[in-house]
Amino acid sequence: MTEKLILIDGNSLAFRAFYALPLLKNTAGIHTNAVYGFTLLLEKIIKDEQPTHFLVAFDAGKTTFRHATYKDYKGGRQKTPQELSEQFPYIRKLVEAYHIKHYELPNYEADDIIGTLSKEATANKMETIIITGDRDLTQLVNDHVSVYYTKKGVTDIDHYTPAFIHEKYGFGPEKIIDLKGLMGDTSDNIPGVPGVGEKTAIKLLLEYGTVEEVIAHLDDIKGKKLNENLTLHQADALMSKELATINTAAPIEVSLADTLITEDSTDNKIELFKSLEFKQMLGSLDTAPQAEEVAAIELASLEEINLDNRTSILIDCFKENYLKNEILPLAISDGNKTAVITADAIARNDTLAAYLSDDSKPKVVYDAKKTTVLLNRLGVEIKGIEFDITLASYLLDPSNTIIDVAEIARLEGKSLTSNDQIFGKGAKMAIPSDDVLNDYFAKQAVTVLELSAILKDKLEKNEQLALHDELELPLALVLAKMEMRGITVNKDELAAMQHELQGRLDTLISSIHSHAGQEFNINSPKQLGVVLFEDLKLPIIKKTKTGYSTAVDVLEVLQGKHPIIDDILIYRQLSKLQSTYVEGLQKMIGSDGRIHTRFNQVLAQTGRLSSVDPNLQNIPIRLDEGRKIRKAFTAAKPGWVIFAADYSQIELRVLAHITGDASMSEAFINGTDIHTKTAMEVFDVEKDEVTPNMRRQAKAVNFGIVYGISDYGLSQSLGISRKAAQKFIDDYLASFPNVKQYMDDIIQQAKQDEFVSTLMKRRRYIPDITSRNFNLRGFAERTAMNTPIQGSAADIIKLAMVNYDKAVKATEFSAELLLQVHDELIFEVPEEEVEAFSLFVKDIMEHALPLNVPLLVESDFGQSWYDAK
DNA sequence: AGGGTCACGC
DNA sequence: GACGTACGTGACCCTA
Repeated sequence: MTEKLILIDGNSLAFRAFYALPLLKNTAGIHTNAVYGFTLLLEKIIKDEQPTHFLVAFDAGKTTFRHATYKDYKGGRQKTPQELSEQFPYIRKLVEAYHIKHYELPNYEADDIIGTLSKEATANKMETIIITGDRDLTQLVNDHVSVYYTKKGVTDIDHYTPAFIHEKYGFGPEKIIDLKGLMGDTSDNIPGVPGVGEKTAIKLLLEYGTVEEVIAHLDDIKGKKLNENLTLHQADALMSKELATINTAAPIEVSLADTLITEDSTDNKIELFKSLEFKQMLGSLDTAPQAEEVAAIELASLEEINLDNRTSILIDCFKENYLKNEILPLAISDGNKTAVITADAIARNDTLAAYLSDDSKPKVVYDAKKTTVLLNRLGVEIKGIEFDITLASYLLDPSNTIIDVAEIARLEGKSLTSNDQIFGKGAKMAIPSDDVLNDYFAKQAVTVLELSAILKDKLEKNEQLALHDELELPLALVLAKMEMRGITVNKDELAAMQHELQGRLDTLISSIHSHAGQEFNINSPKQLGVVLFEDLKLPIIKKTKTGYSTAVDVLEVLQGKHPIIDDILIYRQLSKLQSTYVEGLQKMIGSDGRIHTRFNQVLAQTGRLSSVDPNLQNIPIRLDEGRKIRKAFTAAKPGWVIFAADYSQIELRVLAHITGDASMSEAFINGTDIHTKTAMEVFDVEKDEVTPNMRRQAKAVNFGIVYGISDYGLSQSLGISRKAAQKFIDDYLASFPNVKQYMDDIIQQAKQDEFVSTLMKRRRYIPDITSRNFNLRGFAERTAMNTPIQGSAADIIKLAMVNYDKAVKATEFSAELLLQVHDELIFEVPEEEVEAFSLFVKDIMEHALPLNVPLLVESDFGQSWYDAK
């Protein structure tokens, strides 16, 4: 193998990383951003360069031999901030964890260590790369040595080679010190010659070669002021050159041989990353099978499992959709022995089936909803699930992207083979041999049991155990039933719509093509852009990264300028309906005539649910054209109806509750229309003076408050300037002083805790709240303000679902809960029950979580979802 | 396969 | 001044 040496200027890169990244902090209160940036850099270098030798050099102390030459060397420098200096010990630990040598030498700078070693490497013709955020080091460049200079942050890097330097300056690396001598360096307080900057210095050096030669030719130098400055400051120039010159013969006690990388174990890294809480890094560590990977598990027989112990139950299916895909074996572990049984044999094994259905036997699982559905498909109703590590991991930090047991294991610093490693990815996915599969499932079961104890502990510390036990886990079982139940969708209805829509689309396509004078793909924004803005020469309103924007707001501006625009707008609307809903939904109707969506309970950062395969939370409603899709969603049986109950203004009611704002609360108590009330306050008018336009604007502001949009977002939705939007927000906050107070307080709290919480103690971490990047911080602040509102609303409807499920069992209602759409629940109900059921559901939803303002639930029913409006 | 763009819901 | 600005899912295009 060819040898390659990496030399890192530790101090300068620590500074770079510190100023490039937001001020991260771990729970112990130690700042970690510079360490994190340093880690990213090390990872990148090791991956990209694959060095054989490596050394990180640090500055030793305040004074160096250069101070003897010039006492003000590096004078006037700002003190290193405490937030950075406390990180240096960890950076050293980090370097050690990578088994990389680090070195510092009293009286010398990191530069000199690097210079001395690079000289030795060059003598040995060893390829060397110096990484630094300081341009001084570029003087060391030669045919064997290149310098990677971080321009910005730690990843934007210039590669200084002899050719690069020639290109940039017109001379070689050996003249960098002359350049510094003439122009000086403010950051190191090197004086140079006044009035000489980079441009002048380069010109002089190209003409005369060196500082000494410039001085020797003072008489030839034109320009009165320049000549005067050079004459007056020749000594400074010579001294500056000396200061800038790196010592390549420092008395270092390391040799090239010491920098050889000999070991590559991840143990120390795991420990350090855990303490620093670098979850991402921990995750990426274990991609390759580790030495500590447990050997194949010895499988026990089912009879050997102690069913009096708490057990972990691990069952899965091939690919994502557990509602229909092939079911794989089940593994069960009691913490001592682990057994695996095929899916077919589960229901036939009476002991196991009885155990699984026994509510008094505690079980822990990886995904309660999936587990419940899969076992249900096998004819077993599982009871007694008391802990779900997927839910736990999500509740501890909703930004955890939980894809398999291995992912949760990684987050906790444990190692396990991943699903991808066992099954493969994409088209190559396949079920492995029984041996491999059984071993993998057994290992997962063991890991689930281990993790459950750890995660439960953490939830307890966060006071989130009730959130898991009483909200999310029971909800998972409610959702499992909803998913299995599905909702009836009338295929003929959709087929009829498809036919009608296709006729209209065909007409529109011909019309658009004839307006354009050519045939093209209207669905391609790229082709459409060319037609509109090049061929038809319409004015360009907005551009995207890749070309012209053809989004709706752009097309609306162009309306009236060309008849093609109206056609395109209608085409867009109809083709969306056609492809996503009319055609898309038909494909999803099962043999039972129903669509079975899956709710993702551990994805949305705010605590909301999401819906996939298909998404039934975004069925059109705003425009009647689209709303008609809902006609296809019907009750299953004759005499049954679709019943929909939705919370009115739940987020704003939560806001009134959290802030305790009197005038807002009053509006809800008195049943005043909240948008009218907002308009009254913001525009300072009486109720009967509120115009429809004022109400519309007030509604947009309320929308903005609920969704945490920016002044920019509000300006877009109202079609006004950003300044005017900001004024609206200011007026709003002046009108509702408690809301203003809340917004200020929650940002402070987020800064202190780095997370915000909902009424049910759901958390969301907001590390960017301390970012020095204006945009990131602004975004983080809006997240901090919005999440408790939206997340508490999510808590409330989830609680209502759990309470409903519990309460309905004790009634005679045969109604079934089908869907949840954030603030709305959809049921199918026998028509004769509707009246009583409506009161029942309204009561449960309105009292799910008592607030200081009333919650209001409105409902309706009809033959289809369309009619339940 | 993965990104970008667009559009639907709350 | 900062250059991208609620959260999701999915269809389609286009490039790889």
